[in-house]
Amino acid sequence: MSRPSQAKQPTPDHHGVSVIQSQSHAIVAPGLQQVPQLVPANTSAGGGKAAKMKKPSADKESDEYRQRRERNNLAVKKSRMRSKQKAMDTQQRVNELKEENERLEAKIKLLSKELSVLKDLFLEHAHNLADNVHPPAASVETSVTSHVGN
Amino acid sequence: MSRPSQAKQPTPDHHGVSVIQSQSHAIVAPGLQQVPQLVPANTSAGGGKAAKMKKPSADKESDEYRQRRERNNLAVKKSRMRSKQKAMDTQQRVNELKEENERLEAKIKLLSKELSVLKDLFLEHAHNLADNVHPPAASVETSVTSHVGN
DNA sequence: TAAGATTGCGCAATCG
DNA sequence: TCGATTGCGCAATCTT
Repeated sequence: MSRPSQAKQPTPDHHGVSVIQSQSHAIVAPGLQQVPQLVPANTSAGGGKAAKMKKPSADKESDEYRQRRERNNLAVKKSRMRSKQKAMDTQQRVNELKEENERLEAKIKLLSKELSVLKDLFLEHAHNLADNVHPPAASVETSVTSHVGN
Repeated sequence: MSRPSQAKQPTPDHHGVSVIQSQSHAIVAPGLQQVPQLVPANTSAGGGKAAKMKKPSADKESDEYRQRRERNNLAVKKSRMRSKQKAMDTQQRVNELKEENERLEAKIKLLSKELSVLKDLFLEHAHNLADNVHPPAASVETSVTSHVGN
């Protein structure tokens, strides 16, 4: 999130090439002969000599390289796990909010009904006053509590 | 989601091997020489003869193969786009539900207040009755409407 | 500059 | 058989 960088660029074609892992982990896919072995050209970096170059030890199959790759693979796995977890959490959040919503809607319905009842009683009472009639207050209380049932 | 299959197995090491794409799209990574070219062994399938096998035209670099790969790559891209879109939609849903929730909470607060006012008026009136006092109904109506402001 | 985190991409195994 | 998914590794970038 919050990474607008890689925006809309057509993705500058990178790699598209891979090398056999052989050795250590990464058992070669069954049905494939362990052949050739691709080797990267150690060119570039520095003046232009095509020899060994020291710093950018980007040599394939080198310890440096393999270690970096392995660490990155772990990081990738970790990152993806987080990503999936986050997605699940978000989905869970949606469910919780939905429930909360229903709960609130129900409460609103209840309060509205209570209010409606009280208002009706008020009107009724107002009429009674207008007609100069005075029914016992007890009956009023009873009506309210029975309807509200709070 | 919902695919317990590949469950907890140590991942039956597949591939880990790749072949240079060369040709058509897939520009080789800069700094790499276009070398060897890995070739799969067309073994297996059928009796056990190591020759050409007919059906499982799983030959690498073959038309069949490249076409299938390309189609799959498209499908993958499509699938991933959907996945991301879904995630964004879910996040959006969360935001909407949150807003809805606040709206409902506010409404509940308002209704509760209205109810509170009306109940207080009821109590006050009851006391008036008990004290045999009868204030004009007009004042009551005024109070209610001003508080409710509906 | 180094190292971990993200992200796009292609491959292969599966699923449906 | 074929598209849809998913785990995985690579490389380019971004973030720290």
